[in-house]
Amino acid sequence: MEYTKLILSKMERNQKEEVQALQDTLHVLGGKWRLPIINSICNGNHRFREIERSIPGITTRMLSRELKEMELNMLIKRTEDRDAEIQVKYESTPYCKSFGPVIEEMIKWGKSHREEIIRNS
Amino acid sequence: MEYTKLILSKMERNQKEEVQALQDTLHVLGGKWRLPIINSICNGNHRFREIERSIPGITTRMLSRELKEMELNMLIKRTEDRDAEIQVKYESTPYCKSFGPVIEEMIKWGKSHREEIIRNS
DNA sequence: GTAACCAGTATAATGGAGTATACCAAACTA
DNA sequence: TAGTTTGGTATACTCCATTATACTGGTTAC
Repeated sequence: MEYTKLILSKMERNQKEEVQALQDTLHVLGGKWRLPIINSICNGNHRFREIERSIPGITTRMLSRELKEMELNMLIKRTEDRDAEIQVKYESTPYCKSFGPVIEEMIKWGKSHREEIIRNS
Repeated sequence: MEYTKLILSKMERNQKEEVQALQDTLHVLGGKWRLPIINSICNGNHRFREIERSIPGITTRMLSRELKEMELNMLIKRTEDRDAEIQVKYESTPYCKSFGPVIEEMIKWGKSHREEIIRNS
C-alpha cells in the first residue's frame, strides 16, 4: 500500500516534470516570430536590419524584443565591435543547434499532420 | 545563373514550408492547456469532470473549447453512449500517439535547457 | 423530493502578445 | 552637408487567449 503510493507519487512527479519540460520548450520556440528569426539567422542574415528585412511583417520592436529574449536563452549571441566591418552582429550559438532533433521531429509531424487533415476533409 | 536562381528559390520554398510545418505543430501543441489535457487523458481520465478535476486551475469553458479543437485535430475521440456506464467518454486516438517522438524530443530538450540555464546563472 | 453530480453553455472582464507609428543618435555616403 | 542606413527605444493601441462567474437541463444517490 505504502509502496504503491510511493510509485504513484513518483509517477506523478515525473509527469509534472515532463509537462513542465515540454512547456519550457514550447515557450522557447513559441510565439509568432521565434522560428522565422532562427531561420533567418541560420541562413546568413546577421545584422539587425538584414534580419528585419528578411522577415516580412515583423516590426523593429518585436525583432528587438525577441532577439533580447533569445540571447537570454542563449540561442543567439550578440556581438558589438566598433572596429569590425559589421558593428553589431547576431549569430546562432552551438547551443541553438541542439534544437536540431526537436525541430526535425516537429517538421516531420507538421507535414504529415497537414496531409492527414487534407486527406480527411 | 538561371540554375542558381532555381536552386535558391527551391531552397526558399522548402524553408517556408518547413517553418510552416513547425508552426502547425506548435499550433496543435501550443496554448496553456493542450499538453496537460493530453497528459490527463493518456493517464486514464476519460470523463469531462474527471479530466477537469485532474488539471488544477482549468475552467470548464477552456476544457470544453480545447477538447473540441483537439477532436477537430483528431487527437482525441469523443463518444456518447446513453447505455454505457460512462455516457460521454474522451479517449486519445492512435494518431495522438504519433506525437510520441516529437514529445520525447521536446521533453529531452526542455530538461537539458533547464539544467543549462541553471548552470549558467 | 431534494441534494449532489454530470456535461457542458453564456456573458462579461482581464492581460499580454503583437501592431502601428513616431522618433533617436551615430555612422556612412554622395 | 544633406540624405540615407544602422541599431535600436518610446508610446499608444488592438485583439485574442484566458479567466471569472453564473446558469442549465438531465441523471443518480439518499
